[in-house]
Amino acid sequence: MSENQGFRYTAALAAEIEQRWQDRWEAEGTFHAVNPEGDLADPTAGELGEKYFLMDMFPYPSGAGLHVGHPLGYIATDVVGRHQRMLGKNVLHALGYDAYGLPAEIHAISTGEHPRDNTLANIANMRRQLRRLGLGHDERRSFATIDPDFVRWTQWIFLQLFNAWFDPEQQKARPIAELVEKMGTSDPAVIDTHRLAYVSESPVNWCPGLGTVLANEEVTAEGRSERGNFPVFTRSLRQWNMRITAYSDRLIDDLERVDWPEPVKLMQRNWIGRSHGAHVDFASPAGPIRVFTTRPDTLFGATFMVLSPEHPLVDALTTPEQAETVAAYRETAAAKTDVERQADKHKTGVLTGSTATNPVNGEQIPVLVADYVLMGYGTGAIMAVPDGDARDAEFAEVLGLPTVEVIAGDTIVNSSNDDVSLDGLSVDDAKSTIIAWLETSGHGTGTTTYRLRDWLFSRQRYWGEPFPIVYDEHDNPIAVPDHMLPVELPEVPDYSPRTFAPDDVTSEPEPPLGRVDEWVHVTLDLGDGPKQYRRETNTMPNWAGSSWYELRYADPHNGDELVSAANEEYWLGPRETGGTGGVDLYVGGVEHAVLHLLYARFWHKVLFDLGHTSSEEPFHRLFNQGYIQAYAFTDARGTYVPADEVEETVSDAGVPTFTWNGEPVDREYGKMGKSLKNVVTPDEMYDAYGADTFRVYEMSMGPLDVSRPWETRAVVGSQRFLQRVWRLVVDEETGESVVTDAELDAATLRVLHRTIEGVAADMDGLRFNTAIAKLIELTNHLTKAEVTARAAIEPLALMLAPLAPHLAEEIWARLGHEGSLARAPYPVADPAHLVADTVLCIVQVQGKVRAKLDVAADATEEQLTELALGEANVQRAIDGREVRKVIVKAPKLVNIVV
RNA sequence: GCCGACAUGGCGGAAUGGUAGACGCGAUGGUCUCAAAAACCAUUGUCCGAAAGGGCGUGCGGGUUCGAGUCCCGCUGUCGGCACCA
Repeated sequence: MSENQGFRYTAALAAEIEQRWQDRWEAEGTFHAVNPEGDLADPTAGELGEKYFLMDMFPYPSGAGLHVGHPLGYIATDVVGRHQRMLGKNVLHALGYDAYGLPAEIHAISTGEHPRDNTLANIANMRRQLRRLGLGHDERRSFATIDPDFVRWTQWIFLQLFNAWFDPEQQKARPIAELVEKMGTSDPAVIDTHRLAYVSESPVNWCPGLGTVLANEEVTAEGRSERGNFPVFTRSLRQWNMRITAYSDRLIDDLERVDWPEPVKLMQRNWIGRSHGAHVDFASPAGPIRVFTTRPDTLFGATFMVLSPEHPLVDALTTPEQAETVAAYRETAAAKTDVERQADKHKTGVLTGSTATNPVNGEQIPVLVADYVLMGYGTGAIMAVPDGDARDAEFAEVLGLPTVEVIAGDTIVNSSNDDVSLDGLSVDDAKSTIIAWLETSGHGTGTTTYRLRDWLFSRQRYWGEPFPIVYDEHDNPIAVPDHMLPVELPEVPDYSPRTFAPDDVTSEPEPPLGRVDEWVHVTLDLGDGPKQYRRETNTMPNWAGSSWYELRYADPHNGDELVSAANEEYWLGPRETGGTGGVDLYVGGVEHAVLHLLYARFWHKVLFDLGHTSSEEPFHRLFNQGYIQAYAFTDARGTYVPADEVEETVSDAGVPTFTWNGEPVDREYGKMGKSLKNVVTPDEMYDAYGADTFRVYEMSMGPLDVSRPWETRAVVGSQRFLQRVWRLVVDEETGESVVTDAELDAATLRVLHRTIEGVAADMDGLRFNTAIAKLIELTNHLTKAEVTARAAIEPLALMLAPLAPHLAEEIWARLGHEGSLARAPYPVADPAHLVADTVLCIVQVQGKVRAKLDVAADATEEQLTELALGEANVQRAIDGREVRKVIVKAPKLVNIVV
């Protein structure tokens, strides 16, 4: 190292500064947030002031460690948290770990290492990598979902759901005791079917390749597991379910009360899939056939009916002549999976031989069986209106069935009987008219259906929360009492569920806990003396812990309650009447739009109904971050080659070509991953540039919600910026401070206060990329003007503090301040310095810029017009034509129209 | 098929209906150096021009406006969600 490197802001110096400040922050508890009560309260703190509760989506501690894409959101939330703290808020920001998960279990299966040991090691590694980033977290509030103390409350919440039912009249959950009282019985056969957590024998998604069942949300449109991409089959099994469908309306309606990105709200609405329509009964020889339709206004156009092959009335409706045809059709349909049915694009179906009566006009219409009608939605039977529905039209054409025109433009035609006429009405009016008629005549009712299914909650895995449930001698589920929680996982000889060939349809789930006989069969005294019970051997899905963890950050060590009322209300309670409450900012990827965010909202609402929270929604404001993507390169054989060894050459035409070891390679764009040989780690960035440079680079790459490619060679730009800042404060040769007490010149004052104003607005809007650009401009101005006055350096350091906190602290200290700047006030622009004496005025002719004038800020329209017309270039553009109009937006713009 | 988002230099990106391309990377030229790296300075949308200046330019085609990357209508492409949902 040469002499003058000694005081330069190099990676080595950055590392020294950064680690020193990280140690000091930890020692001083700089980022501790004060609670209203409990162990994290501080009686000496006085008024707590306004709170700001900030959250990142729970990470899963992967064994592979972090790559540079992972910290993007954590850096962003840290910038927000530090900024809010400097605005005087009491900021709650911590990070826990979603630590149950398939990778640890798979690792355990292959190595025999306990998943807990492996998971805890991964958490330790991740904590180390993240600490080096300098995140301002309250580390006292960190936890993992596998901590017995956390599992205890996850199980407690499960029992809240088990011990509650949904009252459709009040549209809320109520204690099950109130249902027992209302029904006048405690018979499990009656009561258990109403619980919010209930066991049912129902069709579930069985995935032999994973050896477990899956929730609907975990199955892709292609009928495969979202995790692992294994085939999924429908099996009827006894499993735990959560009655999330009871909350369909509130889950949709309350989306309007939260501050979330529209696309996410839309995805949730579509997933819940509420559609308004009517149930209509069609008389038939086998009794009424009930259909669901969203278009009752087209009833007069119903020319046939279609039942799903699984519909219970098919047998009764099939005439002897058609029996063989129908039986054969149903057999073929049954042999097909859902995916195969959908893959078949052309519609098939057969006549039952019976007819049904269209209630609006008494017409006898044929009843058919076809597999494009699904048993799982609506009633499994439809009225077919070829004039309105494309599928019905296609089917009618295949079978030569008639079409009656009932829709002309946006009005209804050919639709009247002796009682009612829809002719000439709009679709909406026709719907309400016909529903009223159906209800008075007893042929049907207006109704609403949902696409959402109940949440399948059992998994046949080892590494998850055990259910706090035992079964008695009648096989009825009994809650394990509160004082026996948590129910801990037993040690097992083998962590794997029985897995099968991925396409083995006949396989049956077999959870690993079922093999630990002495754990499964227990003697407990549940109030009526010691008795034999059998434990539930399924475990909860990974979503359990993440469905309520926001509450625990607010009161992480509370042994008596999930969260104390005062702590919950302070951190999460609504801040205006009618508000939902919830976390002030929740940042994470859009891939959780449906799964995690729907489950968490559901549990939070149940806890609200039962009086455990004052907030109705867990996350008031949601922000979806983009991803850091990367290029990967393949050689002629399609094998990935190390991305950091690929050389790029750009032709004169601007077309890049890529070579590795002289061989041409192909570039592809996507994720970062070990197998793609394109991983860049934060550790490499710390070594080469330091954490502050890495943070500034990630934040400057583009808007937070947009994905963008990683480019290591561009990181140096952020380092050069921080080096220029450093040089404003420190002499690189002597290490001495160069800061002066000089007064700022007018130009610098104006640049400084414009920067303060602009950066403040950008920080509020989470536009860190443009905030950084403005700070660079200020720094470049100070460098060029050779201004090193304290009056400029102090606000620069304060504005830099959320983004590059270690460097900012170091400068702050060198300016003579004793304490951390974590709570120093964020700079505020002085309006007096925002106004300029002269401004740039753009002169346009026909909307095209022809001159730029330096004019007095208070110039009048007349003065500006005169000045503009006096410009030679403007006169040349006017070219002797008559000036028809002059538009003046004083003092910045003059547009001359000829 | 339905719903949604996006489209700007060689690259990442910036622009309350008012100077398109801030800021950064890269590239080119220079300072320093025996030399190189680093750092610093300058130039950098494109075409014509020595310059002054001018033409063209925000995926494509129209429109509104004194003025459109921005607003409206119609396309194309890329990405995401849902998908025989009655």
